[in-house]
Amino acid sequence: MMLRRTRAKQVAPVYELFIRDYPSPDEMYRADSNSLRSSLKPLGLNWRIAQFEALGRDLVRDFGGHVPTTREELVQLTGVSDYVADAVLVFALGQPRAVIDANVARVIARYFGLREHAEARRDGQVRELADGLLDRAHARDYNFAMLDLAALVCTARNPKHDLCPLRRTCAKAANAKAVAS
DNA sequence: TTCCTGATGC
DNA sequence: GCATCGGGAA
Repeated sequence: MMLRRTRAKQVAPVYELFIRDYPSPDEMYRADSNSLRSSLKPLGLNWRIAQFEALGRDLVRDFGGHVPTTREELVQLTGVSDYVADAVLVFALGQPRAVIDANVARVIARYFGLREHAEARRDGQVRELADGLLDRAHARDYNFAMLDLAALVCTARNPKHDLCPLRRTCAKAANAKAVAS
């Protein structure tokens, strides 16, 4: 939830302190409101603070203080939708699903020569292609690899085509090369 | 300026 | 379908 529209580098230190200060949903729920606020303030998007409080309430009231393990239950939680639910299923539970954030959607759109647009995440064609790419036996590594590729190489601005491991079969790289020559 | 491992309300 | 939220880095 901290990673929504927020860089991993910015989240990392906040996350470490947060997990230390509130080691369980119950302790987050019982935490002082000002304490929670100051913990999350460095991330911006301050309406998320109220969401964390509501999430703690949801977890304690509806799930006995435990994070649920099915997609249907996860998306019932305040602040949890497709992305967060899939991320929990993959990174916490190791289930074979494709995590699709704005960046992964961009990578897929570029690679297959589709039009890049703001709502590519919800594009049925993009989601279908993502499911096809998924290495089901190594879902965690696959998804980390996609996120890292998107963040480090296939960036929104100035993508590093010459460093990209997919450059030989990528529609966008072929296009960029044609334009350059 | 733009963008970052989006979800929500309208 | 679309604006909105936000600090931080490039």
